[in-house]
Amino acid sequence: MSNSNLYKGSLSTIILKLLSENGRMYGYEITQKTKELTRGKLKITEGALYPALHKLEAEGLLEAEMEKVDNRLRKYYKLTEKGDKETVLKISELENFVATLQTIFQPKPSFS
Amino acid sequence: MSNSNLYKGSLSTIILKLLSENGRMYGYEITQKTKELTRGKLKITEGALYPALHKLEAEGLLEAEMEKVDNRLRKYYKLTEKGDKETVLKISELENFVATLQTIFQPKPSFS
DNA sequence: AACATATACCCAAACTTCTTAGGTATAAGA
DNA sequence: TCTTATACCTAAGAAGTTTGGGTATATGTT
Repeated sequence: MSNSNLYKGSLSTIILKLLSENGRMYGYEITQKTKELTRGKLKITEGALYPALHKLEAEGLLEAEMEKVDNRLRKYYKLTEKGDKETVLKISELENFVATLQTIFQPKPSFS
Repeated sequence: MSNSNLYKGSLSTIILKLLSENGRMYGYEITQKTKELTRGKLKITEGALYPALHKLEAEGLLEAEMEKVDNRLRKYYKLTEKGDKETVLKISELENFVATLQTIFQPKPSFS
């Protein structure tokens, strides 16, 4: 996704989150939805997205289904039960991580 | 740093931030300070820290100075002028990234 | 008709950043 | 004597990207 090498490791969590909200999405749709939500700030590259989707599928967190729409093939993904549980975990890990970063970058006043 | 592969890419920004606040630190001190600030949640491994410090020094963002304290050698680092400027940039990139993540994980109510 | 752009999937080489697992050495405490 | 803390370091491998390709259909533009 565009510059910023900061998001490393957060891609799979983003994918899981989007699928948990939208139920069923295909790859290209995920890139567009992310661009839309972040107002263009996060652009998922296809070179990162597809391997990530395949890995999540291999881990049993996603299941895929091909569908032809307007004579073009789409591969729809949805969360498995295992994926549902993992999504909860990963989102909470990401939120914890952000909270931890705050302790370094926005330390609370110490009233000293 | 302990589990969580989320922080990938944020290590150098953490180092720069700590140096900008403390003026002068040595490697081991950075690991301890980080552990303290994050209450043990982020543990910088030495295998990640030292190469990162060397890279920042090679890029001209840090300068180092050896000092013997209690018969043990410490390598103190501080920001160069270039490092000062880069720190401002990197911190703002990290804050922007976190804000962008919020648009995905904590979307604002749409009043629809 | 030709061309560019959007949609839609994919792969592989190279790169960055980290983990893991070592190594050396001094000081202090059990 | 042994472990833990302090203090530096390196190298192989893993993981997750970027970059730069490839294929194909549909649509809008010149």
